[in-house]
Amino acid sequence: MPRSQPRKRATIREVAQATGLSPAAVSYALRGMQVSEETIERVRQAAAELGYEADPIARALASGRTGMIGVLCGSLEDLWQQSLAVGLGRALRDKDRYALILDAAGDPARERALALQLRDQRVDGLIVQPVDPAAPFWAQLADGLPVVAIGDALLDARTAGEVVFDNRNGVTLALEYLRNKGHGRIAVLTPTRPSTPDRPADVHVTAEAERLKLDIEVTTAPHGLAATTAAARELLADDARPSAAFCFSDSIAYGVYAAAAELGLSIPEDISVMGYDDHPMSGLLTPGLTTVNWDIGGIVRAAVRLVVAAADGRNRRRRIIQEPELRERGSVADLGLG
Amino acid sequence: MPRSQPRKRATIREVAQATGLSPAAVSYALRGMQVSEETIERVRQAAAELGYEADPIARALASGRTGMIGVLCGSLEDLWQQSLAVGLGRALRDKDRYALILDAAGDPARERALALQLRDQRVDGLIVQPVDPAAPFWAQLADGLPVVAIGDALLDARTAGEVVFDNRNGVTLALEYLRNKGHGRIAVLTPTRPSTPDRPADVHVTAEAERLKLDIEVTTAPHGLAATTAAARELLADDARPSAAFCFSDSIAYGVYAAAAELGLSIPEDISVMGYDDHPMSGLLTPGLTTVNWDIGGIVRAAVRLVVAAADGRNRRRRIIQEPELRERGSVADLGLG
DNA sequence: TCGATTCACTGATACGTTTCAGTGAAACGC
DNA sequence: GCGTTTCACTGAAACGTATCAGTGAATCGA
Repeated sequence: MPRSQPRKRATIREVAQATGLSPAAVSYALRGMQVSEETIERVRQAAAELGYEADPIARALASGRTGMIGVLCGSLEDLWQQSLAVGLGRALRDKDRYALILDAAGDPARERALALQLRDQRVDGLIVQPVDPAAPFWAQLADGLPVVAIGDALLDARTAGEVVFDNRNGVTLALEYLRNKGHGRIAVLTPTRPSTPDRPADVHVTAEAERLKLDIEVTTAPHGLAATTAAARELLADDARPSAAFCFSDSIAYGVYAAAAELGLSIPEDISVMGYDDHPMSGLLTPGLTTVNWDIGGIVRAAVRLVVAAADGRNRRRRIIQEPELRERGSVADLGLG
Repeated sequence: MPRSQPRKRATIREVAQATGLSPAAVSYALRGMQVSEETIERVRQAAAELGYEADPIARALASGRTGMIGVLCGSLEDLWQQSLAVGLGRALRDKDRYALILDAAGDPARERALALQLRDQRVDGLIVQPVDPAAPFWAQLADGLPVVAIGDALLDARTAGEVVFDNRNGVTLALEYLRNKGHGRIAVLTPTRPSTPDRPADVHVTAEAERLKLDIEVTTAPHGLAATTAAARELLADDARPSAAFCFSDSIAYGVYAAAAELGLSIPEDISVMGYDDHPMSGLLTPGLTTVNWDIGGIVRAAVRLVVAAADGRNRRRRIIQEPELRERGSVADLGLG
């Protein structure tokens, strides 16, 4: 069935013809450069009449700028990261950019492949929440493309800006809270990660645990609620389980809630749970999930501001540190003075 | 700071030069058309050596195809729709397409503007979960661009395919269940909608309520958890409140849970709640949310298959009907025979 | 009054591919 | 052995814009 032909769009040449100007003049006029007010108005008029709209593809080819910003998420299985991606998409749209949102799914190899594809796709900038901030390709990528990192700073890469979480402080907040509630042996559930031994956040956990003389036991949890639940089930089924679980994202904590429900364990009586992120759903659970809150709105605004500035050639190259806040709800039992 | 120059990419001309062929031959060879196996191999080799990668912008300008599919969501405040968007993004990536995900935020005017922008952006196809399926511009848009609708069919538009929810059945499932549990007066919470009086799903609610002799009371809930909670608070604060609330999405039901918690009401003793969608979190609440489940994986697969086929010129123009399933959990009280 | 500057605009080229209309040679049918 | 196909490839023309290097006229300063 021959689709009724795509209805030829008007080109800049037709507008030029209609106004008696050269295509170059029209191009300038529509962008408000180098032409008289009167001409601008005349061109606008003609463009509107012809229904002319500059072709973004041709514009991109000629100018080298696509108006698209790549957003490479660590793992979109994670609900908090979903919120972040949605927020970034909206904020970028408000700045007349399109967000190309991709999901590394926690896999460093995939992250690398997608980042390079995004560059080949000619995005004007890249916002990334790195799975593997130590990967060497970041340096090469960031030199030639404005890259803004969220979460962890990119090691050795000259980024266009960074919105870094003070994970040291976040971890301290969480672990001190647990210790003050009398928890001495703690299970730490962290998302599956590349085997970079020095991943910043993980380092802080070990360091803080040592400082606070806590006995921690790190378990790696695959992505997705089902997988997380399975990992948590294994942990909780053990009668000699720790008294508390510190989950490195609220989504992981949800898996613990699910596993606890399955096993007939109650929170916080049988197991205390602490999250990290503060997703809107965390307040709705019973009991509410005590967690470490990051200001998602502030993160979005900062990242977008940085990447847009860099894409426009106004480079600021700033590092913005995000400070966490403890959200106390009811998922951690008070064991009395430990 | 002059960013080290963007490191000129190799062009097709350089590959042509290296192989002693014409650019045209290289173009054909890289797409495996009209050239000998031997030449293809030779070109591949040279391209790899030069690190050549076809420029998507130039390709799009010449061929008229961008490889991008627009995804226009009704409201990304809704968690289920977030899952849907994430799923669509992943499935499209698996088919070597980029998803341009946009959020109409429940606003028909915004929906219209974004849909047109997506067309101007030259996407190869559009997947839309329409806010206003009756809007007249769909017809004009769908004629010239493959459009696949999810949820409600686009009225009067020649779409490239449709994945339609059997809302009639879904509503029947929910309302019959409530009636069988003895609920006669029911609050219906539906997302803010354009004032199309004949929105399909809403029509079914009225019709089914009539058939089942239920007394319903429709409230419109703005988007977002906070707004939904506020709307629910108002509803629940009334001592003469209905015995059950039927929410037209799980996200709205979450607002009812939040409001109930605030007011010290317990579910389902003080108020029964029924959802619609089945988001993963619904099973984690206390009590679990009884809801109507739609197979999100099937929806994603169907929509992507349809839009990709249409974008490739293989038009099937199919309408796929999704059937719902009741997920009984604990949020509806059994009032005994009504 | 004259050279310099600014202003408003033009012509041509570049961007990097795809694709159409060939083209010469080889293969084929009879 | 001759006309016809097929094959593998070429040359050139799009695709629709941005931008560089002018150009003639008007304005300016002294």
